[in-house]
Amino acid sequence: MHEKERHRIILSAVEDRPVVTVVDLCNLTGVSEATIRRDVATLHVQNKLRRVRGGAEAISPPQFVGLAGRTFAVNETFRNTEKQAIARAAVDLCEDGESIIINGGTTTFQMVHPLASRRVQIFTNSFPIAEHLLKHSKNTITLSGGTIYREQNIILSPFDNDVTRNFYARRMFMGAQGLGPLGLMEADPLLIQAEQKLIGQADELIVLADSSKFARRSSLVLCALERISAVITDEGISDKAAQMLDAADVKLIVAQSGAAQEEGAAS
Amino acid sequence: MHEKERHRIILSAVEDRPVVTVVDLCNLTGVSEATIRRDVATLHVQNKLRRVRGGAEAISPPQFVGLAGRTFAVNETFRNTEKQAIARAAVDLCEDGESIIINGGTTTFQMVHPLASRRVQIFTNSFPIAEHLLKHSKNTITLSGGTIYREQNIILSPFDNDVTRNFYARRMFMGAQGLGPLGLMEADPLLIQAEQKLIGQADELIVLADSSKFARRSSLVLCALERISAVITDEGISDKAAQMLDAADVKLIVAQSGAAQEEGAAS
DNA sequence: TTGATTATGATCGTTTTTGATTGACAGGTC
DNA sequence: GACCTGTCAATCAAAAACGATCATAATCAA
Repeated sequence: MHEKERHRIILSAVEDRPVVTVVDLCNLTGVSEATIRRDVATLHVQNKLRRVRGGAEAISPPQFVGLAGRTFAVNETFRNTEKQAIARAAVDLCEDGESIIINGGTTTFQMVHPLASRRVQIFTNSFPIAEHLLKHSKNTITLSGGTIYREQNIILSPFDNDVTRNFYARRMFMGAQGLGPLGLMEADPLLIQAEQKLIGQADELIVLADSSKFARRSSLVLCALERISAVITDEGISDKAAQMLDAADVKLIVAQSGAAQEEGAAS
Repeated sequence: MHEKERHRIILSAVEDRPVVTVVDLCNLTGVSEATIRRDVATLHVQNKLRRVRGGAEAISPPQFVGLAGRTFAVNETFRNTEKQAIARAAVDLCEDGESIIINGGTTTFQMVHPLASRRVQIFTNSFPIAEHLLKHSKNTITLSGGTIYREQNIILSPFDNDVTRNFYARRMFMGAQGLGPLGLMEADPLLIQAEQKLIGQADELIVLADSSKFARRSSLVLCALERISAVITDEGISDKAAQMLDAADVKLIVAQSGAAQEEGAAS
């Protein structure tokens, strides 16, 4: 990882949230705390951000996020360390030039920071993801059309959207409410419909789910486990959950916070 | 591999990504690190790129796409007073609860400010307009799907977009490159196609054009004057231009900067 | 072909960057 | 008070990047 690349990620993260901790940035970049501190110090003297105890904050603090994602922002801080490591492992799967689909969500949103230094073709239904990538990266962004739902920060359309139908990608990344033997579970019926449409446009379905998601259940099943190509989770995953994925022939990727991530293939 | 060819590859790689490492370029060209370093040094003194430790970066890329795009932002400050008055007059035409279509552009972007205190249904193909309204208003926003073009800050899709086809509005607002006897003129062929599609979805077409636009001509005609329901402009409009609109049965609205706007009906 | 010139790749010592360790310091809990 | 925990600066060793040098390979003119 390059110095410039790290700086890009750091600035992107700082602007995303009022304050970012050193540990957060470690997970985001995969480098040591010492390096992050040096980077933050450098960016501080360059007036790109302000250095504070524990991390860094944006140079312009009165930047309030407005209505665009209150619930979103709250969720964003929950299990953030795991989500960041998971998101980075997800981005590591991609190569420059590829086409990917990113379904909106708080976990998948974390992918924007490692994506800041990439160059891929991205289709998303998430307004915040598009917004962030547009500002902080050179990726090509394609948006699904429809009405913006403020709470979920998702663009939904009741119509069969031709842009969606015409975008094809090797991989689709999505989060989940819960992950059980029945498959991937979601709470919102509206979302289900849109997500199922998207899933059809990609070969591989990669699910980003921190380990708490294996304990959670939800009311609606989005798709069966067998449809999932891989699950990226954190080290907290139980043996039982791992066996469940193994039985369904789902590849399991455990993202390790702090250090380089390792892969554990199932089956 | 010849030197020129390597240089071409290097420059293209640098354009693509914010930073490129020496190793990256080695893999890309198949030559040794020493050669790449020599090439980068050469291109550096030629001001084709900037040499940094570990690789190279584009010469101009510290310019991120700002809040709403660079070229966009530059344009935004040009004849700003007039544009604001025109935009306000445009918003004054709308009533709460209505559905409107706003075509992206620097003039129509000014509509976001008066729209902040409104409550209408808005369809737009402009990312900055959607972004701003989402954060600073409670309007319902519907976006057209497609790829985001950074320069124009517009979302375009080569496909017939069902969201677009299903949104119907009483009024559509759009800017223009020029306005002459032949009709509304635009420069970009790509835009023309998308805009023509949109025009079909609204009863009335309202054109926002400051008075300088009557003197400007462009290469492509988007639609005839007769299709336009009204033109909103500033006090600088010439009698000749007013007569032209009058002859085509186009209502003329002159927005007065500073004070409450006044209407002057033609014909 | 020969010789001169230039471009390229490899080697090596130097400099810079990075990651790990250590101890210092502040704030909190028991 | 003793005991954690988290943050940080300082230090040092390992790794990466660099510049210089030299030998080889390619190119070109005579």
